[in-house]
Amino acid sequence: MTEPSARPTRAQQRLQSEERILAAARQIFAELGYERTTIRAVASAAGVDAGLVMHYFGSKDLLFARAVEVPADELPGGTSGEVAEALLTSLRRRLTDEPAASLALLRSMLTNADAADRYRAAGKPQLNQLTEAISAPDAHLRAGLLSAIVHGVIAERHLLRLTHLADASPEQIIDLLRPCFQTLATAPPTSGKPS
Amino acid sequence: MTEPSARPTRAQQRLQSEERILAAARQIFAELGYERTTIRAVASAAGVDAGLVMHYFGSKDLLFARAVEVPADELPGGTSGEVAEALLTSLRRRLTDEPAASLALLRSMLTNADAADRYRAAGKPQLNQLTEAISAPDAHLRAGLLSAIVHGVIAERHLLRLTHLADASPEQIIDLLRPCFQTLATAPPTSGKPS
DNA sequence: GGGTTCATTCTACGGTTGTTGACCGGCGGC
DNA sequence: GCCGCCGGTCAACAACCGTAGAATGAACCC
Repeated sequence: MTEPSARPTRAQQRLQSEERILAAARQIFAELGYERTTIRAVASAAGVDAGLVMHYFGSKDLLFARAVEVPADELPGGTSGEVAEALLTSLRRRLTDEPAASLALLRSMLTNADAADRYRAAGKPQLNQLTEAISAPDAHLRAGLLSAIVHGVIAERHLLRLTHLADASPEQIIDLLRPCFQTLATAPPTSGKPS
Repeated sequence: MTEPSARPTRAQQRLQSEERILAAARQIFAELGYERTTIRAVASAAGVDAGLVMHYFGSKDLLFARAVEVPADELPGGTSGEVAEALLTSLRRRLTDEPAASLALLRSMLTNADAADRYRAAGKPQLNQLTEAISAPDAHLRAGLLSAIVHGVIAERHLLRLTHLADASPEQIIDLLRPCFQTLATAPPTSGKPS
């Protein structure tokens, strides 16, 4: 018997090439965005020919779709306060190492309609969970604001690299944001009682 | 004497054409971003030939630079609370009618390095004023967070058009954000006393 | 072991884009 | 009234990009 890693079978090699292409695509899409990324550049970074990328993924759009596939980031349900804390935990993880797939989606969402749709779709479950947990007439707006804050902070840290945000520790950031999130997630005290 | 508007002089006509081109450029840059905007499309929208755009502005980059020129948005100084309120006022204005020049800059900042630089430069004075007003060791970070929130909300409302944010009234948004801004602008109570 | 499948490459085409230079015609000064 | 400047157009070039299709050679199945 031969070691499975000694000489990869054809199917293995195909998967391996696909994965190398996808990794290169994720990185370049995340760095340059959809429009400035060329199939040739992705192929070159993956060490293959541009034709192969087309052969495996069909088109640039389909390659992008595969590259930015990201698991829906579900929040554990609970009270509004607990959900706010869960959102902070999610934010802390994303502040340290946001995966390239998410960055690629973020980078392209303003200039590519398809990316914008995927971004909206990816954020939708979290948005719904937030809206549901915040029992208030303006829960929709509060959830939208929380989402906007999260993505604004991530974008300015990882994409724009504003020094004010890029140099700070995740703990420092979420500690400053915690009261904001709690306030936004908590219904006004006039009609609802906390906890 | 002839009415000055009856037949415009040559200099007037040039300025008029330049302004029409700039207006078209601002709108298209704001809608599509830098890369998807073509000089031909701008020229067509302005009712002129593409060559004229080059003739007047030199290159696409220079046209973009002229199109996104936006006056630095200065905040009136004061205590941290007053500055936070001024930032809210600025936000309210930008929520109703953000000028196309600013939207063009926002739209392109993630995919165009030059736009990113201009964005950073445009936000710098406001960022400095915020940092100065917030007397705390982490003033830099707090100012950065405030800026990130403002731009995140504007981007998701005007560029991404997330329904949660696009449908809300500016008053509702800034009322929800006010406690967040006050909290972020106010130094921790352990060492500083408010007002 | 022979025929086939398939991973991979090469070449090329059509379209778009930024940019250029020649050209035209009317306004402005003399 | 004439000449030159200048607003404006037209046609074209060179580069690049996404994409298609033929070609090749090695791996796989029977």
